[in-house]
Amino acid sequence: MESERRIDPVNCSVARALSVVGERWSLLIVREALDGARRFGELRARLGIAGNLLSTRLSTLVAAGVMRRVPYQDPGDRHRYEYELTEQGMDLRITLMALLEWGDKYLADPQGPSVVVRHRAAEGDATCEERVRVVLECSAGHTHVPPQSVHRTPGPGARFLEASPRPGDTAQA
Amino acid sequence: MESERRIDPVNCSVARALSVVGERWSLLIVREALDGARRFGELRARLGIAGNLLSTRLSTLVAAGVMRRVPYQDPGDRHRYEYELTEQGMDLRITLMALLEWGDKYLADPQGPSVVVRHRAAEGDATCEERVRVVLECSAGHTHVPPQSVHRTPGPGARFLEASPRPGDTAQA
DNA sequence: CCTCCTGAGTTGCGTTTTTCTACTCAGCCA
DNA sequence: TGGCTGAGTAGAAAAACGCAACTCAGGAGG
Repeated sequence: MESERRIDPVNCSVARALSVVGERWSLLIVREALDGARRFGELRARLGIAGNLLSTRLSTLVAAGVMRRVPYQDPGDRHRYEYELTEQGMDLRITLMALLEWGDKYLADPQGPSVVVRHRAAEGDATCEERVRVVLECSAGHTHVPPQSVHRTPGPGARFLEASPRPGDTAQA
Repeated sequence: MESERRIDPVNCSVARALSVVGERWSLLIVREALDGARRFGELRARLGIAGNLLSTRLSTLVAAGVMRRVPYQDPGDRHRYEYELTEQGMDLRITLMALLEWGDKYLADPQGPSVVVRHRAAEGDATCEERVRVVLECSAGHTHVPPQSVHRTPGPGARFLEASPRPGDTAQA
């Protein structure tokens, strides 16, 4: 049975990531922030989210280090706060793009995707405006690794489940 | 001048994708399914999820086309059902890997990530076992597009917000 | 035949989250 | 002084969650 060691699925970065951004609205707030929304009222208007929920979510995201609260003051107006993404928050862009691609592929509007992500890079006198996609690449340089040809291996922080639960074993702790 | 047109954030594939897999547990169920869990009891034991929730989630995922219910029968046991991912479900692998990488980067166990995803491909007599990462690539062939150098453009199914409800917007800027 | 056992759910019920609506609060402006 | 606006807070209703107990179908054992 020892050969059956399985990585503990609870001690997993996916689970931890979802505990931070897996709540309703969280990823949508990050998406709008990536698109330039910074102020409470703007986020609320764009998403149609209730004020108290937005308030709670923003606090959670700030506490988690995904966003940061920065003071600002419009001329002739009082001092207020707005919210901006941290590096950690901007790094969610790839996750959001993966979700976008998946949604485009399976759930898009009949007319096609509503958003297309494009590359913006200088190329001599023109700029590259080609479509950007999320792909898998291995560090040996293999690009376009098909998702079927990857597998999970234990990392340095792995914990294992001793008693391998036969299908049918009810959880016991 | 309509230069201020903004893509309607509600008509977005991210929002639609989250309406399918954004509920609590959904992505974790998909993750376990990708790792080989197929049976109700096994999913329940691995995740520690309550039976009624797992039941509800599986129904939702099946209805959405992410998973499929297939009959099976162990020798000397009665006929039962198990759950397997559809193509649509397996395509969530990239999303999950993006989430995993993000979690590894910012929320990992102090000892390091618990899971490392590796390439499994034949390479002459050996196999490639290098680490796999999620990267952005544009269709002009630029690989390693930094997340900062992408931008959103309207696609064929885009809808726009006419009266921009931006709180700070006065007359046309 | 009758009873026990097991995996796969379903049902009931109390707790937690989410949502909606209305209200407050701080400062600018008139 | 009182109105206006962006940024929240408060409270009640609705939905989702989680536990435990229960049902259900069939095989095994007697």
